[in-house]
Amino acid sequence: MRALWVLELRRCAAKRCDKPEGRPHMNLFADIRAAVITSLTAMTQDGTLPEGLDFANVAVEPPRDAGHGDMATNAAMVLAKPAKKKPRDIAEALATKLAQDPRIDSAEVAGPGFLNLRLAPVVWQQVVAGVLAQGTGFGRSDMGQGRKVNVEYVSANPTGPLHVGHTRGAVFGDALAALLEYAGHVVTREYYINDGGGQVDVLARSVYLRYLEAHGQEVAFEDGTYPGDYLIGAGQALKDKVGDAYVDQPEDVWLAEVRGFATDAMMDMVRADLADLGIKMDVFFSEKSLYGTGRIEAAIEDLKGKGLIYWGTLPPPKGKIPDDWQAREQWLFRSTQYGDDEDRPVQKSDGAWAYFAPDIAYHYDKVQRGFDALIDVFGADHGGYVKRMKAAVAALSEERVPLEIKLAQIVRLFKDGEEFKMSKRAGTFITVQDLLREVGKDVTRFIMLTRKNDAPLDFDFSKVTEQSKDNPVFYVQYAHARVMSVLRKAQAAGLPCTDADLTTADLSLLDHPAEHALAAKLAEWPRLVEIAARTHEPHRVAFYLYDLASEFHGLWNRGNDVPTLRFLQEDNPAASGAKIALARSVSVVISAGLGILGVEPAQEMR
RNA sequence: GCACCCAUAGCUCAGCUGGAUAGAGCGCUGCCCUCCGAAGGCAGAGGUCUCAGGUUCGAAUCCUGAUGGGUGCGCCA
Repeated sequence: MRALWVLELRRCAAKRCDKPEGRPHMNLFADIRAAVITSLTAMTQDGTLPEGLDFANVAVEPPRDAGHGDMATNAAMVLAKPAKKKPRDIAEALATKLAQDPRIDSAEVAGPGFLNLRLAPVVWQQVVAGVLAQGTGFGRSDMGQGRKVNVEYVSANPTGPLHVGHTRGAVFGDALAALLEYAGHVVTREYYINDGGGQVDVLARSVYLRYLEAHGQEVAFEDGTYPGDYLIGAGQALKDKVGDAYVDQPEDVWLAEVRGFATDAMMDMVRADLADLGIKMDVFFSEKSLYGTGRIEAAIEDLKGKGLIYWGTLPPPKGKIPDDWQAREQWLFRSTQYGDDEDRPVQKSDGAWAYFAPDIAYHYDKVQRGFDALIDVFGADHGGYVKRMKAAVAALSEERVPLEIKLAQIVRLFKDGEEFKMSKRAGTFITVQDLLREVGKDVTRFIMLTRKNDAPLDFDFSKVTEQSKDNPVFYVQYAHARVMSVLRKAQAAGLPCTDADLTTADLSLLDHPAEHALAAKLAEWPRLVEIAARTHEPHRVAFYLYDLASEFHGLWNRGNDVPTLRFLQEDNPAASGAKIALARSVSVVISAGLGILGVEPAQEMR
């Protein structure tokens, strides 16, 4: 198992080398902010502002109200106090300086000291040109500086197929990984296989029962075994492999063997489920590989060496005390030293490691592999585990490697507005395969990403497949499909349609404010990527795509009333070229965004 | 009892490092379209950002407390 993941790691390192380095990127907001800073520096030099001001809080943002212009800066308000000047005085001086920039048409002081900027049309033309030149690399950022980040997600127990409960964390983690990669990090996608604990024995016994069943025996699934149908295949496969060798044999004959056989079979299912969800892990890390190899002991030793492991007694739990609770001396990790509420046991009373111990060793391994940052995606029911895990990583890495734990909240399933309760016992749990069969990969992924990870999500089977504006997946896909349709029609009409044609289009013909507004939305993309990556919130990408699609559909609809706003002008190839270039840019950015979410852009709607 | 997460329009939710008159979709009201640039369009009404303090030029956003909801709380993983 260990050999396997070392191999996977190498492949991942090789992949890294193929990555294009130093891709061009463009962030209009960063460019204009740089112009603002340059002007402020000039003002320092000519005495308008005092020396030594900190410009870190100076921001250039899209204004909330489009009527305020294209961009706004808070520079005057932020600097007023340290500069001991009135905000409006600073703003006016800054406006004079900025007005000299050819990209800036006007700079107006407004409100308490905002400076509203209107940009020259040429700027929007450059945005479109930039998208066409860079393709889906437009928006790629180098903010990650090549830092190595490990994202661990899914990590479902290998006791059955993935179900909807796992899906959200899976999709979230995968999108976060892609987002960080797009923002200049080197990302390792990783899955921790919990194949070391007692539940693997339960799995093995359950498969054994199915094995006996395959041999024609009547079996009963008692408490402590998994009755699910999904093990029938594994039982049959075991029969095919070993024949009747284990029939009516005591556990010590077959348990170890069946354990390995069963987890392998389950992981095959899990891998297939992941593949169908569009998820490709770089590393599968086996918990079992930590046992009997001294690796858990090494991690615990490391903590012991730091004085963080001690033999002691935990105070009784607050609130209701379990009936069988009694004070017990045991090995404890001093997690309180790193912000946990109480110290945590690393060993069970029977002397075996508690679940926490191999997990410490696992994270120790991650730290030693040299990651600059770790991210774990857990289900919300693991919230109580967060502090101790963070404490462990802080201790093991001497606070060099930050661990962030993202909790994926629950998904509530609905059908026609009625909640569908899942129950393992009643056999009514929805697997990933059910979900994919019903609504498909793209819808599943997109909808799962239309909420913040820490907010519960309602998933209505009937609504998410609806082809209407109410359905955000459809709405975004439709925008992309419309562009594709424009390109097909352009080709048929002999108008510019290839990216090569469009690069040479005269973009100065994009002179309508509605077209500028759409280009302005495109210009927000690189900025949004950085915000989403910094906050680790891929849902922002989904919302941005919805906004962009909305802006695009709006322009499309205006073409109904204003024929000169239509993308295809049959009698005017030059204007068509410019407009098609704009449309094409929209599809490129949608494509890039959907790529991060792991959703295929639609070529046409049917 | 303690910890973590959440609370924004009738409903479901966005809201960037604290920034201007708090946004979107649904629903509601009115108008338009009957169109293959199909799978609607435009406009309008609708808010004590749960409550109370605090920080400051400025708070939905940060801090403290309260209320309401979710999750978890040695020997499950």
